[in-house]
Parts: sequence; structure tokens; C-alpha cells
Amino acid sequence: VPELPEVESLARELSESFQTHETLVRVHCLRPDLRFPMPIEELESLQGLRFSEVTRRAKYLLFRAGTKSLLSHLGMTGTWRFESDLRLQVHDHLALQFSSGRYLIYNDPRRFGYVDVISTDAIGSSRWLKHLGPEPLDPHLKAMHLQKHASGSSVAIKLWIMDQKNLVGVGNIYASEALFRAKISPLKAASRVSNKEWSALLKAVREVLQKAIAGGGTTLRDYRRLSGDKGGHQSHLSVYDREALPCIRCKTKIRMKVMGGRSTYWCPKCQKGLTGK
DNA sequence: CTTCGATCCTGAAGGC
DNA sequence: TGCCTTCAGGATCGAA
Repeated sequence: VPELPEVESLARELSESFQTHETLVRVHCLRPDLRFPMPIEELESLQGLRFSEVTRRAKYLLFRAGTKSLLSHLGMTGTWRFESDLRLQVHDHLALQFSSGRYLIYNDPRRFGYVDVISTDAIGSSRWLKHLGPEPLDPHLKAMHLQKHASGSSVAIKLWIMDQKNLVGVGNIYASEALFRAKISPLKAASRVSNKEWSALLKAVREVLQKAIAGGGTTLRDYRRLSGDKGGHQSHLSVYDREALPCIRCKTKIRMKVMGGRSTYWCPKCQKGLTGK
């Protein structure tokens, strides 16, 4: 469900709500059967710690609680919500009870998400984060770095930018959107993307992500903000889910193809690249 | 090493 | 109305 903008929006909302630095009073492990079983004892070791800021790395949420941090990946359908009572719903897996009296609850119908507890001063070297590629919004990242890293890869550019060890945070929706914006075919081999195209692509990725963050995230189906509201961004999608509809630039019929098991949308006229190996 | 496909789940939506 | 099939924004794993 959530790509970088959705996780970033959520991290900001959560961070704001922890301005008051609440203490975690009790952890309720309701259903440990997530993608990886919940580490119950580790989670309980967070009891008594004060929660401060919530940050994001790639598509992971990181709740800082002193020397330890709670890491959360939302998979496809994970959501966090506040409740004033321990009022449970179907697919609630974890409830964090705070000193303020409120509960922060993790719900995940498809159970592709997971949580873990890691040491705050070794977040970057944790098993979840150490193999991740660069953050697209990091101003130190240059198009040249991506081009260099992709130089030996025959993988289609769409799949390449979605691979979290190459570049982080770009999921299925924003991969199609960014390639459309940069006018590059999703089928083009990563190694054949030119210098100029890499610049356009990185710029497009940044613009697409920034716009979505500003809009509070895209909701196609399941994504919910902390408030339970849908994201406000869905009307901004230019190609995703527009198969056979006219391209917004040239009216050509948008095409769809399954790549790596995921639906990919593009305009065969605007987006250059044909194939290539 | 790279690359591809199958796989983990539930629920919403569409066809008949 | 109801049953059945298909598909979904992720990412790991094993096989080739």
C-alpha cells in the first residue's frame, strides 16, 4: 500500500502527536502472526520508555524510544491509528498503551507488514536497513550515482528503480508516474538510460514524491492517514490505472503490461526507449 | 553474481 | 442475491 510519500506523511503526523513525549505504559501483543512473528519480549522491553520523534527510512517507520527504536513496515495494508480506549477491530495486531491514556494500534489485514525493536544508535546497520539504497529526496544524491550503479544492469528501468537496494521508496504507482513524467519507457534497460535521461528521471521521481507528500499521500484502496481519512492525492495520477484511456499529453491510448508481477502503465508515444538489452 | 517467478495473506470488485 | 475469479500501492526466497 504505502510508498515513500504515504510513510513520510504518517511519520510526520505521528511525530507531531508525540510532541508531548508520552511514556509507553503497556504493550498489548494481540496477534503476533505478521509477516515475521512479532518479537513479543523485545516489544515488552519498550514498556516504561518515552516516545519522542517518529522518522522514516525508505518505507520503514521508526519510533524513537530512547536507546531503543520501534521499527514498522506497513507491507501492503498496514495502518496505525489512535484510540481513546482499547477498542479493537478485526486484524488489529498490536496496541501501544500510553501514559496519556490513549492507545496506538497497528492493524494489517493482509499481514505483509511487520514490526521489530532495534537499537537506536545502530539503526542504519540493522538487518532491515543495511542493504537499502539511497533516499531519492537526499540532495546529496546525484543522477550520475544512479547511472553508474545501473551501468551493468539489463533489468528494465521500471524494475530497477523499484528495487530497494538501488533506490528507496519508489513503489509501483510512483514508478509508473515518474517514468511518464521523465518521458522514459518503463521497458528500457537500466544500462541504456542516458545521462540526460537519468537527470530527468531523478528530477521526476523527486517531483512526484514531493507532490504526493504535500497532498498527504495517495489513496487507491487501503491507505489511510493517521486520522483514518484517505490521502488526498489520488486525482493527481497521470498514468497509473489509466489503461486504454487517452494520454494526458498526446491522447495516445495508455498501455498496460505486467512487469515483475506488477501492473505497469505508460504512453507508448511520449515515453521513449523501445527495448534494448 | 543477476534475474525471474512463486509466494505470503485478506478483502474488494467484477463477471455471470 | 450469491458464487467464483481476479487483482491489489511489498519484498523475500529459491531456482535457473
